[in-house]
Amino acid sequence: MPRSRSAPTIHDVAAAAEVSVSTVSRVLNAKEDVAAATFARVQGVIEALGYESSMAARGMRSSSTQVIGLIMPDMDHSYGIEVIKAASRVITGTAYDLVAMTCGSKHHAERGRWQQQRVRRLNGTITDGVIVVVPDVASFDTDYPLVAIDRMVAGATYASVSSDNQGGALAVMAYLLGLGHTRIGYVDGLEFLESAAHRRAGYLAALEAAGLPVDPSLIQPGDFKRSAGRVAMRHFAALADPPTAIFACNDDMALGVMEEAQLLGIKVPEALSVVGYDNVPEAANARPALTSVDQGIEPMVQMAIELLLELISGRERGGDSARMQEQIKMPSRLVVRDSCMTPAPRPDRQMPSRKATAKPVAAQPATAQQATAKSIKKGGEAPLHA
Amino acid sequence: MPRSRSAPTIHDVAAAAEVSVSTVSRVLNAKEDVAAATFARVQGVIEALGYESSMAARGMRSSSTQVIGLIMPDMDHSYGIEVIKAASRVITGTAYDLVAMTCGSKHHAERGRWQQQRVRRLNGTITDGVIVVVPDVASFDTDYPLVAIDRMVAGATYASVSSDNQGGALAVMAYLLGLGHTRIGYVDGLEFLESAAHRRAGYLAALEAAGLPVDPSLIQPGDFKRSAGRVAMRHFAALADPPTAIFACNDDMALGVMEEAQLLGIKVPEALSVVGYDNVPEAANARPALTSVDQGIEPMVQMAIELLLELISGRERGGDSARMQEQIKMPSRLVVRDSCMTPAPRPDRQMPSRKATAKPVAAQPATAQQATAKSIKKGGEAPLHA
DNA sequence: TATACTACCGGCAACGTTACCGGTAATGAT
DNA sequence: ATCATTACCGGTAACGTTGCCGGTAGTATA
Repeated sequence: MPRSRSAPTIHDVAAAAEVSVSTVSRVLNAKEDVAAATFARVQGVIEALGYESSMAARGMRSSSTQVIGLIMPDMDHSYGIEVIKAASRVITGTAYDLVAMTCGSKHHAERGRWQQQRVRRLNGTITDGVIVVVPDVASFDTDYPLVAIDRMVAGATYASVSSDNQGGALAVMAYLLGLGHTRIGYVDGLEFLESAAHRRAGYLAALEAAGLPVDPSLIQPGDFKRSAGRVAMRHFAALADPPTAIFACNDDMALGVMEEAQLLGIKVPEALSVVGYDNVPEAANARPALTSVDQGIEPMVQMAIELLLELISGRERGGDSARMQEQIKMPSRLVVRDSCMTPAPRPDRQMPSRKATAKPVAAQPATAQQATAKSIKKGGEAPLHA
Repeated sequence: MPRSRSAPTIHDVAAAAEVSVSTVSRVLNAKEDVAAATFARVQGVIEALGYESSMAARGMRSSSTQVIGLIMPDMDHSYGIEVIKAASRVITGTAYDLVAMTCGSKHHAERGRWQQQRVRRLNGTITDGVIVVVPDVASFDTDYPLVAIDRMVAGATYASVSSDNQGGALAVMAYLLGLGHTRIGYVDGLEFLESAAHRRAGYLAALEAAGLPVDPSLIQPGDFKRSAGRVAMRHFAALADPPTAIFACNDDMALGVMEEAQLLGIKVPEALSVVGYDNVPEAANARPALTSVDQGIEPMVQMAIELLLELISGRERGGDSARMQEQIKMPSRLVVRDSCMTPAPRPDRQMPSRKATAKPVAAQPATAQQATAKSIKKGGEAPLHA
């Protein structure tokens, strides 16, 4: 056997099996019209040679590669990693393979260009469709199967699935209000991200629904970093009428809030309740364990992949799928841990309509209802979109 | 403009720019022999159309894709994730792109086949070379650029870079012996993995070099899981002459040892010193903070990528690179934290040659020499290879 | 003015694969 | 015995790209 050091091609297989390349191709693709004996012989040669068809050539000719791409800004952030892990798990159950690619976490401004470039690069050549994580652009100029995960910008022309940020925020607020808090501070996120905007909208909507006033001094800006939580905490502590609970737009900031509170001698949860968002692993390890909102990355990714596969098969069947621009919202889940409790009664301030519910005995962390409060607010998505 | 919904090809660009496809190709590849005016015009059309060359077609024709692949068993394990992150960072500085692929964390037995399959699939089609993480097979039947990371099986025929496990173990032992420990327990790893074998070899070599006997009861089996550390600890505690220090083959098991020691009322580090391996994030967060060995994944990955790029360019320049089978060992670094100290003097046992060095005053954690003990044992790699 | 050189560009073939069409042999029907 | 049908298989043309060769025009040299 002429041991060619470079990978064998379909021609090598054909020659060794003494058939034409067409027949080998038919065997590879499990087509009809090939005799059982021939089929077995060719398959044997394939095994023997360790032949594997070139996905580049195959993809070029048949525009079906059985590979889906995952494009993300970077792989340093834990969120992206979670997505990869979930996608890796989900894809195992399908006939597809997964390739992950970063699009260089360049400056925010030019990231859109990079995403476009990556999408185009994969498009129609080595993948049958792509999932883009946290896209920065409103539209990709292609009709090839694509679904975005999280943080669609308003008016996106592509399919996307993201978590119900507003619903999650509403769940947090319902929980906090239910505990008896009426002064709830909010640490905001970067305003140009839809996720942050929706969470904030949930915070405001919940206040309004509860008939509580919106106090601007209770809303502090943030950038998702831990340090922002710390400065926000310092600000809140300096207030004449400080909040009894703080809802931070993400866990990192909530952790920052807790750190700074400890430094200031404010005990969590006794003197201050804190809630985060994202349910990162550190949330469970914090002291006290941080109550947070779990976005359920895995079901989100699963949904995205299912939708993508449907788009792909729909495209193969001809006409454009009706779901090409579908925007799916996944429910979030409030994970109650130890960082919240009923607010301590404040002697200097009279509670108009409440009786003395806050007996000292009630002063224990509210860990009873473990991770139950589902926040499936079905119709709660309109207010933000104009 | 005929707004073709599918991605534009080089022919579309050529037609729009009124040149031949050859000229467009020359522009794309920044070749000479094209007039400045033409160059600019073509480039303008490329921009306008948003054209991106198909990496499948390009790769097929020119066998240079500017992409390197990363093949790993799964993306669920933190080790793999660290490798991805590091690779993502390192690749940013080069002209290459990175695609990551899992090879399905199937059963160990058939994983080798999967790795082979993935390598062949990528080979020569969409990547210029691949990095395989933790390969299970001794050789890949190809000569295309490939470097393995970590845990080469003995007699590998491909290039690989892994951490100096034996050196790391020697550093641990030097540290422990230096503190005055003479009875040092060892919790082993899965024996079929080279990493575990080398660490064990380091343990044994250090004992021999120090003139200490090898006590089989001080060597307990393990499987890298936390539970294994716990049962090992129980075993050690039941010994008539228990060890004063325990070196576990990885951090998870060391953490298990510490947990169980606490349950047994054995204080760490006062009554028992513990050292782990891998320096996982939890090691720093443990109480007491766990002394461990940092494998330095990032420099390892960096080295792997550098080597791979050299193999690629060497291949392009013709002859096979001399480094095609290079086996690189990266130095490990002992990270000293709070889990070790000088052994307490034992009244019932006389120390033959030592004077009373263990004054009560010396009973404080040895945190002074922070992360310095480099374990660059240059010549210490032969003993394991036959 | 004739020749040689250079700058620039187009045509052709090939990479490895699959879709499509057509051809041969064997089988069944008349 | 002739014809139609079927089962099987081979040849050819693409897919989008780049490498190579050759060709034309313009400029410098004799």
